[in-house]
Amino acid sequence: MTDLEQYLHSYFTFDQTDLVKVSALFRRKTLNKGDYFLKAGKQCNQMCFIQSGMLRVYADVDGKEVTQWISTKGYFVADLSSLLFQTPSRWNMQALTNLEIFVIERAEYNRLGEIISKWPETEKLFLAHCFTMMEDRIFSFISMTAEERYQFFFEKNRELFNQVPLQYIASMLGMTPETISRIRRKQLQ
Amino acid sequence: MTDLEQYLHSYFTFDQTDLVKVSALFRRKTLNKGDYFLKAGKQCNQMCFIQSGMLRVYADVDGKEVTQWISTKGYFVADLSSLLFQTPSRWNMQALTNLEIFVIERAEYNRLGEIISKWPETEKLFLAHCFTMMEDRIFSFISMTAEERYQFFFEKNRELFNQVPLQYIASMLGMTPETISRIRRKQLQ
DNA sequence: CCATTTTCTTGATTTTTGTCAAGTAGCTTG
DNA sequence: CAAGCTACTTGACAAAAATCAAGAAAATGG
Repeated sequence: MTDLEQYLHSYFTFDQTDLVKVSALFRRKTLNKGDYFLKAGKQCNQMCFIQSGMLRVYADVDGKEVTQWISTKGYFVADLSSLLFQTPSRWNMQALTNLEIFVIERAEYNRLGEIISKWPETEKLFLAHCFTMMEDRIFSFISMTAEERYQFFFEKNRELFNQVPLQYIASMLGMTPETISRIRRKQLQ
Repeated sequence: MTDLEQYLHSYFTFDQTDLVKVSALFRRKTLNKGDYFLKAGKQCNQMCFIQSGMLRVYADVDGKEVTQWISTKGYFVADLSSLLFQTPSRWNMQALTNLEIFVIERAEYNRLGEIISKWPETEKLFLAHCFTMMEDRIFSFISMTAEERYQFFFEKNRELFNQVPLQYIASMLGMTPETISRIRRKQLQ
C-alpha cells in the first residue's frame, strides 16, 4: 500500500476496491525545493496529497509574504475555493523542500462521485474537517495570547518544530520572528 | 415564498419542486432575547436558518466569554463539527434579540441527499463557502492590524454596525472594546 | 573546508494594545 | 420623568509586541 492508500484507508475508511479505484486517479510527481505547485492569480486545477516534504502556502500583500499554512506528509492540499468555484487563487504554494506528491486533476476529482458511491459522504466529512481546523485556528486568534498560540500550534504540529524557518511560522501565527525567538528563550529558563 | 425559500433559491439555485420539499423539513420557531439555541457541552442536533434577529456564538474560556461570531438574517447556523461528527459542542448560541428561525433536525438534514438529487453537490458548495469565510477571517488575523481588521469586518458586515454591543464585536475581532472605541474616534477626525 | 548567505537571537526603542478606573451617554422601566 | 442599568468613551498607565539594528549561529555552495 502506498502512503496515499494508507491515508485514504485510515482516514476515510475506504475498502480495498475503492482504494484502488481512487488512487489510480492520482499520478505521482516530484517538485524541487523552490518549485511552485500553484501561483497566485492562476486557477487551482489540482489537488495534491503530500507523500514527503513540505509545501508552504502564502500570499503576497503589498510586497510582503504572508504565510497562511505549511503542509506536511499526509495533507491534502488545494485552494478549495479556487478549485470548487473556479476563481483565481490568492495563494502561492511553494515547495519548502524537495517534495513528493500525488496529484489529481479537477476533472478527475469531480468524477469521484460517479466512481465511488460513498464519495459524497466522504467529501462532506473531509470538508467539515477542513472547516473545523479553520475554526480552531480562529479561536486561537481571538482567545489566546501570542505565547499561548505558539504553544497550541506546536502541540498540534510537532513535525514542523525546528524544521521550518521561523519567519514562516511567525507569519502563520500572526506575529514576528523576534517575538517567537523571545517566547522560546523565555520557555528555556 | 418565505425568506428561507428565497435564500435557498438564490443561493443554491433550487427549483420550485426542490424548494417545497426542502423547506417542508424546516419548522418555524421563535426565541426570545437571551434564549439559547445551543449550549456548550451539548451535542448540536439542529441547524437553523435566521429569518430575523441576531444570534451570538460564543465560548466560555476561564469564565470569560469569547464571541466567535454573530449571525444575522439569511445565515444558516449550526456547530458543523458537532452536527456532523456528533461531538459535544464548545459553543453557546444565544439570541441577542428576539429571533425568528427555521429549524431542521439532524435526522432530516441527513436525509436531504435522498430527497433531492443535487443535494451532495449543493452541500459541498455550502461547506466550501463556509470554509472560505473562515479562510478570509484567518487571513485578516495574520495580515492586518487591529484597525484594518475592524474596517474589513464592517465592510463585509454592515448590518452589524451600531446594532451589536461593542464588546461582542471586539471579542470577534480579537481586541478589546476600548481599542475599537479609539479606532472609531480616530476615524472621525 | 572556508566564504557567503541566510536564519536566528538579542538589545534598545517605539508603537500598539490591554488594563484599570472614572465619567458620560443613552436606554429601560417603574 | 427619574432611577438604575448598560454600554460606551476617555485618560493614565502597564504590558505586549513590533521595529530597527547589530551580532551570532547555522546552513549552503563552491
